[in-house]
Amino acid sequence: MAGGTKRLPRAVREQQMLDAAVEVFSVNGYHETSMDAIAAKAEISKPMLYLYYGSKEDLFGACLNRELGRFIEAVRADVDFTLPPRDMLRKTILTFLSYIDANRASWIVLYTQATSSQAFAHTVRDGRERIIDLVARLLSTGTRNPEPGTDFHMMAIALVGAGEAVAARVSAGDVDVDEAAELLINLFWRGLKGKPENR
Amino acid sequence: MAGGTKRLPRAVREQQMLDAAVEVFSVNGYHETSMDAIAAKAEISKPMLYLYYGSKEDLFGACLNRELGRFIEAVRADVDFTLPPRDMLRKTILTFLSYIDANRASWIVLYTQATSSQAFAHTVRDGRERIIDLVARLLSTGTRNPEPGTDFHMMAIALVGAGEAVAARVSAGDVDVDEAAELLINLFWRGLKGKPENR
Amino acid sequence: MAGGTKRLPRAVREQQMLDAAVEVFSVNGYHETSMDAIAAKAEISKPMLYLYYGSKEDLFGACLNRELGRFIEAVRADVDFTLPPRDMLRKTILTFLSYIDANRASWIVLYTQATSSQAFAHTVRDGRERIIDLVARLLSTGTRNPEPGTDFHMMAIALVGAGEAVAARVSAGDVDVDEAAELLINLFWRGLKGKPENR
Amino acid sequence: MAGGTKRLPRAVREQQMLDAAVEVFSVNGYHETSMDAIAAKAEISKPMLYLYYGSKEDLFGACLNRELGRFIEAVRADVDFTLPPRDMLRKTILTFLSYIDANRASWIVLYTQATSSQAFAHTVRDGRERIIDLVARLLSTGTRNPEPGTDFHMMAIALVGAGEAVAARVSAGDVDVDEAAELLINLFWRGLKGKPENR
DNA sequence: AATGAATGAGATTTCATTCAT
DNA sequence: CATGAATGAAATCTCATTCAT
Repeated sequence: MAGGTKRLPRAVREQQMLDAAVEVFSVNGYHETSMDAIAAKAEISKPMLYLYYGSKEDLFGACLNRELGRFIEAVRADVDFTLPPRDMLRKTILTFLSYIDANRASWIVLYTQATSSQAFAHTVRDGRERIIDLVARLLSTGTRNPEPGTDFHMMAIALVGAGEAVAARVSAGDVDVDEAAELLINLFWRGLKGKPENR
Repeated sequence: MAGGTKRLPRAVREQQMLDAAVEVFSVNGYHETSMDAIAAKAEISKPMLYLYYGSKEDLFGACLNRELGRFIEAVRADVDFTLPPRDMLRKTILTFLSYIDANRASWIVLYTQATSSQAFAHTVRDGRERIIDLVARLLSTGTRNPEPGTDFHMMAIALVGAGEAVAARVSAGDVDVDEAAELLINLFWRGLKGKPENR
Repeated sequence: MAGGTKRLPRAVREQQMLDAAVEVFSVNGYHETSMDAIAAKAEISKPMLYLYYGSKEDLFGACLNRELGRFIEAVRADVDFTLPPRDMLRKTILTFLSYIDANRASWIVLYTQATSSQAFAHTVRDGRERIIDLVARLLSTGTRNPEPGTDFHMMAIALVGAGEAVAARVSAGDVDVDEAAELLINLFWRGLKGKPENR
Repeated sequence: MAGGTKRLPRAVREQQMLDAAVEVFSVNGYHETSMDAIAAKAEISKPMLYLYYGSKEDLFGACLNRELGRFIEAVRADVDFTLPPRDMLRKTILTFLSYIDANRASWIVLYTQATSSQAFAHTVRDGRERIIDLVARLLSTGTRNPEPGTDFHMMAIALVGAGEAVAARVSAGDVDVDEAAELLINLFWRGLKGKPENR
């Protein structure tokens, strides 16, 4: 009735559906979102969702993949390996948090919601693990005078946890991006400097 | 016939039910757990669950509260405010992680699962906020030469995030408690030392 | 509203449901029968069907089993192995057709409908195969002067096919039981007498 | 793009579709076959099916009719009314079973599937009835010394049932055509000889 | 105090069928 | 002539929740 009942090429509809799905999933969570609600939001009929994505789980997976892809692309495009370490760290963290800030509804909430279903918990865990490994490698190569027994992997777990927590606040609009970035940068930078000399 | 049809005093029944509920919720998550499953695990009938707890949501809330209470009690009982700062920090973190380690199934998993339902997201957020405030106060009083604009609250967000991440690994049995504690202690301790000398 | 909303013991409800299911399945066929229709016929709610029988397929299977069991019981109870062969044959066929006649809606129609779903085709085939084997054995022991190459199994296939066809007419109320029985008896009896001498 | 988008004359398309439909229907049954599956098998689009046949039911009807027509044509073409009775019987039965054997996927299987839907039960019943009438007439004219009360119609029901049962085995590839034919011929021939001398 | 019996309401999913191009 | 795009309607199944004993 209210416009929008046109025939659209497949690729367009696909994005339209994912847009709606990401929005609704991110507001209500995986389990508390019905396919009806997504279809309504996308202004299409439910069978379309199934025709294009097969199942609710697959649809959620497609959301996850698209958002993850965009996120990675955004961060990767901005990382400049020619910068000196501290500047590179600063730039990466700023890009990371800015992306979150500019795409509040999508990424972090999906990231959070994905834990809701047993079916996706492992996807999130795997993704997080890859990031942790990356950070661990960066710490291990970047630390100038590491203590002999330093566990870079565990340090990476902690730092990534800190990053996620700050990012969650950014996505909630609770904190200022620049200030948050500054703090994370410091925390990571300290992580790069072995055991503290104190006591 | 098959055991379990005894008349038990209210308090005992309540714990029996909560034990079962915590176990099942923590394994399957909030949405993927049915009241039937809980009743079966507790070896009682479903109406009992409703009689005692009113609804699934309330039951989950009761789980959350009990586990949270136990956790807080355990940590608080062990905190010794007479110790010098670094020792107090060490003792608290060790107690915290040891509790998690000894109660893997319950707390962290419930804590994680609670995010699954809109109905509990706020409970978890509130709890976390209180911890963050506490940590922020500790930072603010413990830091010797704070930079003028230091945002202790944000630092607390990051540190608590790191703590949660490490705790999650402990609860998964992935990491050694003592090593994890050592790392967290260092990270927090560094957080206590204002802004690092740049570059 | 119209009475009948009582609490019934499990065993009673089970039969009530099966009665309704057999009736509706036999009229509409497996695929064209909805669980709603069965629930309505049984004057209970749909979840009861699932609670008691798990799935539509299982419910149909339960119908099949009950009807098959009753049928076999009825026939077996009436077979008298002390009678001379021809009398035993007569009595068995009469019992068989009388049972069909007295239980028109149930057995034959289920027997027919069961072929409708891939899931049950094999059940029916297996049942039929057992009957064919039985008849083949009877032929093989009962035939006085068998031709050397006589294929009793194939003869059994044909005779059982004839029996089914006649039974279908009985269940449709198209033919008289006694006359049908007389004819089948003759046909089977001839089957017992090796190759015809003619030509 | 992927083949099959040619413009074909109506008659060719029709056969192409029916070929596909017969194949899929006979494998999966009426209800468990989707129009999508048929369109895919025929390598055409679904609207074509509807353009040519109007509905799933009509399409199945068309399958049934084509296969029935071919079957009747094949048998009729081979019946030779100038032969003596026994030879004619032999030839007809051989033709019948050979046709089934050579067209396993099609006729008998559809014939069986047709029972699945209320919409076709009557078609099958009518077809069977015509065959039964034919056989009954043959029996009535071919029997040399009929008993006074002989019910040729019922005898025909039984014999056709036997024929169908044997044919089903032939179409399943379970039995040898010649042997099956020999047995059916004997059975029918006996049917042509009035009541057997009792005892 | 305790439970077996029962259900309202809603979720996911499928499919025959039809527009619009 | 031919089809990709789209949907109305319904089917199976689940689950939190309550009633009657």
